[in-house]
Amino acid sequence: MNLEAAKIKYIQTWGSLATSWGINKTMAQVHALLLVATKPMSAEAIMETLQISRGNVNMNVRALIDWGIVQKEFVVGERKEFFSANKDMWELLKQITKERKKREIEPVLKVLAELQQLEDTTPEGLEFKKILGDLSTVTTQVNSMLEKAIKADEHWLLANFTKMIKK
Amino acid sequence: MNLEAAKIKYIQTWGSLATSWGINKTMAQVHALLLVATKPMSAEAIMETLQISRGNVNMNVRALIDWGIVQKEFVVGERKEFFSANKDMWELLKQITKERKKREIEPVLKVLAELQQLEDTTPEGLEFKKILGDLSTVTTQVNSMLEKAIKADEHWLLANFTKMIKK
DNA sequence: TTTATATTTCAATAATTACTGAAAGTTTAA
DNA sequence: TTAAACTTTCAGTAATTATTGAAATATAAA
Repeated sequence: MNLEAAKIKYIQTWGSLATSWGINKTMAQVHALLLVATKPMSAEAIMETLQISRGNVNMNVRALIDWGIVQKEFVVGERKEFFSANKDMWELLKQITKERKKREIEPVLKVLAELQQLEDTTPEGLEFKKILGDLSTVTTQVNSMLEKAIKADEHWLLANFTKMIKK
Repeated sequence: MNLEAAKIKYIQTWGSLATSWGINKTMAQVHALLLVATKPMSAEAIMETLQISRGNVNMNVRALIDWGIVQKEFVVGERKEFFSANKDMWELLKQITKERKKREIEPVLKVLAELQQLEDTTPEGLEFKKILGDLSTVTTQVNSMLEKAIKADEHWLLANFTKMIKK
């Protein structure tokens, strides 16, 4: 396999992983492309490389910027915008974790807490609240752990992993 | 809000969370329903409660069984099958983690390792391999951590979280 | 057996989600 | 200003994914 073929396979693989985690394929592919690009790319270049439309590139690049994992770059002597991805994978993991936590986990915790307010003392009502409580507990724990990971420094994961292994 | 309304809202919430994590809505709703059911439910009952077709119930219940988070139950004097969900949330988290790790993370690691084999010593080739290596490292660390979580006992998450806080 | 009950499968269809491309909007240089 | 270069938006359409419902298959009681 040559370099070009390898890059294509890598972009495809990343795209399909994303799909199974609820991220759209193109968004993941654009990100994958920027990750291995040796220099910032224009919308034009992304369009050509991935064979997708201008609108699609624009929307997905904006989404990636919203997620905080792609930046605009200004290139001297060029009017158009260029984009690049941060190559620090640990930062990437943290950023994705942070966004998904905020967008998805926290709203669910809010609903669970709200439902817990239910005043119903029948056995069935109590059992339901018990389940809600258990769901909240596990979700909160996961949430707290992610929170910690987001705030941690580069070596946190490795360090803690070592600790856990020793245990 | 009464108990019924609360249950409905909880089932909806769970379904929409699932959607954003790449799990189909009905599958999550069926699971949510079985979690709060006070006794095992038949396909018939699930159909009526969630207002979905027989085929849909069958396919999603089978998927839940495949995931190891729902079981068949035999009810004396009844010919039809009944289904129930394990109410231990920690077990649920572990089971989901285990399945997704196996189905999604491990195949990606395999492709990354395969692509690393690329023989290309141009600067661009080396940079590409560097990125693949970084992706593998982070993915492997996450994978190992999940592995540990899967094998751990009920208090692992909390215990480790405490350790981390102390740090 | 035969019949009734229950489960599974899957082609057709519906619902959802993603993408295109052209028009409208912006920005910069002349 | 005006015009060219570039970006954004979004209605229409395409692609994907989920669901239905009825026929086929399986299972158990009569």
